[in-house]
Amino acid sequence: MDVYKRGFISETSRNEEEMELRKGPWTEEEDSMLKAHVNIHGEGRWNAVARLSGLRRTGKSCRLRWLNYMRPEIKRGNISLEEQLLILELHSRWGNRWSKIAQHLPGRTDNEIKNYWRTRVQKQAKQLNCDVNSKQFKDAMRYVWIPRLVERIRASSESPSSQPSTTTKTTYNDCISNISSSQMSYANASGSVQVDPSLLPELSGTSSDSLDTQVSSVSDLTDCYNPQSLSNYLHKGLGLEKEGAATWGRDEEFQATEEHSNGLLVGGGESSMDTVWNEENVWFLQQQLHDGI
DNA sequence: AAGATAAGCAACCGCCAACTG
DNA sequence: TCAGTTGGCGGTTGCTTATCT
Repeated sequence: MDVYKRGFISETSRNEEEMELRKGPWTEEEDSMLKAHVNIHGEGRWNAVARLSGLRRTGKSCRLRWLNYMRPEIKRGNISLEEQLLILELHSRWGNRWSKIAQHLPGRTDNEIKNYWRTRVQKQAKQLNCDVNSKQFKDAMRYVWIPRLVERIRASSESPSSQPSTTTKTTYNDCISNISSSQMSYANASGSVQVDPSLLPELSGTSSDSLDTQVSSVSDLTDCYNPQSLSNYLHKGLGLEKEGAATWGRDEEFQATEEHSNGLLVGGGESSMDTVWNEENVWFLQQQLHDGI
């Protein structure tokens, strides 16, 4: 087996363990053994953990199981609106740097974020018939989905009954403090779109790690969004020609054909998982991408 | 009700850089 | 200096569950 070639198991114990090395899903018993060992000896030295704990697993497997599943601080369940926003925002800046993104979402693992991206976001890119790394899709995220998500978060905060949870909000407040207000501004009060060029990977000239030191508040993010500016941007900034093809407003639903007019910006009932990536957004973006971008 | 398909996610793989003796 | 070891990362696979026909 390949793990032996790569040195995960010592030469001397190779033969005796070769037949017993376990793979696949972890059992409750294995979880207990791993937890007990880590509680006593702490994290790290995973090959030693694998040997000394009695687990017939590679050190890598032990490490992965602990980091992605068994750590006490692991948060399980749906990814909140705030977390979705943060993922989209940070991915636009850092790309597939999952572990780096995960550092800003306490309790979430890089694996979980990666899975979220691949199952939700990339699926939408596919439906839009554009590459997830294409400028079109990045623009769609940056100027359509992210502002919309911001709006939903604000709507949630204004109606306590539909607020996701205090824990997720705290998480977001904590995490967002590393993001500058200018970077998180998509439109100002006058309606013009503000986008920090450093947010655009294709325009970024230097490493963005230095941005970590910048600070902002959530209010900067939530107070500045003007839905009409998004429409303006889609028509002007992204080069969409057809005025009236679709409009958004704070108090109005997305106006399109009747059979496609349900489900946008309707607060409350739906789960956080299907808020950003609903069919209406996809349909609308397909039209815009097809028409003019 | 049953089979097919899609979605979600845990776990593994391969590569690489840092560490160590 | 160098080879072996370890841990971390991103990509991928495959199993389970949900949804559709």
